[in-house]
Amino acid sequence: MRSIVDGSTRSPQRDLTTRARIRDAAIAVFGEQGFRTGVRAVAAAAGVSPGLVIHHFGSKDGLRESCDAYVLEAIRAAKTESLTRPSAAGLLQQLADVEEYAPLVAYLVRSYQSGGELARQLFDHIVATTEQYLADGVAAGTLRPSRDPAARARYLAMQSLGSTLLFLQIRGEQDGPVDWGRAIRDLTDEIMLPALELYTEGLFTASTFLDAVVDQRGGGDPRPTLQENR
Amino acid sequence: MRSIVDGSTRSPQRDLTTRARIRDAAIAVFGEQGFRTGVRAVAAAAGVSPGLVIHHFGSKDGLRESCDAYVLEAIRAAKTESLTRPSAAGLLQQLADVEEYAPLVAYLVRSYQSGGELARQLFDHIVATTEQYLADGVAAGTLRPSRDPAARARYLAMQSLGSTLLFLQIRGEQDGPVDWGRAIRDLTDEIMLPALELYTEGLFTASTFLDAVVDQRGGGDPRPTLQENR
DNA sequence: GTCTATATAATGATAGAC
DNA sequence: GTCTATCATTATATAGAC
Repeated sequence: MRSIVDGSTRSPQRDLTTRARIRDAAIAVFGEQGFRTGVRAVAAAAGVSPGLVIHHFGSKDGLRESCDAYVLEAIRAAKTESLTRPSAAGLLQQLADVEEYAPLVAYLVRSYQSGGELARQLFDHIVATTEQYLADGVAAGTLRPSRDPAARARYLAMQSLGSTLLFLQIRGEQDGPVDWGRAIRDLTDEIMLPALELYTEGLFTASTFLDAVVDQRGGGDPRPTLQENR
Repeated sequence: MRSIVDGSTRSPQRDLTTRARIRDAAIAVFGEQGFRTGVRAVAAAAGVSPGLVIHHFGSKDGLRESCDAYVLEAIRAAKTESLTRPSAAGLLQQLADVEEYAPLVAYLVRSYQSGGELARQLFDHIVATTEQYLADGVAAGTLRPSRDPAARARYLAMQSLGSTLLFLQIRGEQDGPVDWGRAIRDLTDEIMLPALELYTEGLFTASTFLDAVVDQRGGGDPRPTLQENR
């Protein structure tokens, strides 16, 4: 499998280029200790000198950009299987379960905390995946149609990714290394029942709130900016 | 209104103690620039010397703890009005709308990104508030009962706070100062319709998934191992 | 490509005068 | 209480030898 990031080959054997080895070490170190850790720790973990890290990536920011790009590419490559719903937890579960990619989850949580583009691009990716999944479900008759499919996809993706990252962050606060695969499984178990309740039965006993908003928006007709209607 | 944090009085006039002035400046600076900014910037914003900041708070960490405690207390004081639902967006909306407390929202997002206890305690607070709100709604007949009320409260709180913080974080990435009150209003507008759809009508057209889980768990009885996380 | 040694800047925190 | 001045540490990044 070719790595798009730096063109190195990725195989069971550790025949990585030094640059790729440094990048992998950086993902592991940043994931475990956060971005406040210096280049020295990364260099030590990779078994090289601090100067060589800068030589290959130009600066610490350059190193982080390479890590971000690699993680994002790995996420995009981990296509959500069509049988399960494309929740953020499900997507990260796939990553965490593959031993080779497990450190990426820790890095992802750190990167999200620290801001940057990775969080935004991950969000956009999940929105797109969710929108497609919802459209398929509606077409198949298993999911209810929405008055605004795009808004619903964005809403559900925001809930899914936001709650997953919040859970993982709080979970990661505890000292000592975190088993992220286990953490995500715990999350899935915890939310299973209430999520299915909400998705199956809703929360309100009456439709007064929804009716009021739909009336306000123009008598059941979707607002003009809506492109796609059921 | 007495400030519980340091006993200073809080009134329209700026008769704050120097310690309180430094703390307010720190909340503003940290909120705008993040926690990587040094003590010098805080001192400059407060109009004092860097040494005085340390003199009052012992260390930079001590300063942050005071800020965290003050923000958390402000959040607890901003009791969610019983008429509106206690979503995270609603709670932060109340903070952002009071000009005096508006900087707290920026600080809160930064603090959440940076980890620490504040995020966890805010989460616990919202869980408790949500659980009470849901119980009241069920008793009044406006909300559907749950097979596991505690798990549902935790789930909904996680979704609400997680998605709100994710939205605010992505929103805050843009350069330039952010109008957090406006941001939260935008969030509310954006999710209004899909949220009401989901709460009123659900998402699934059939109850097969829920039925399967309920059967597996043994006839609607909550599992015994359900416990607070950490 | 890779190393050692070093430059430079910023940080948190201290000491002591007023 | 508040300041100025300074220390000690750490960080990123560079220079040049091999």
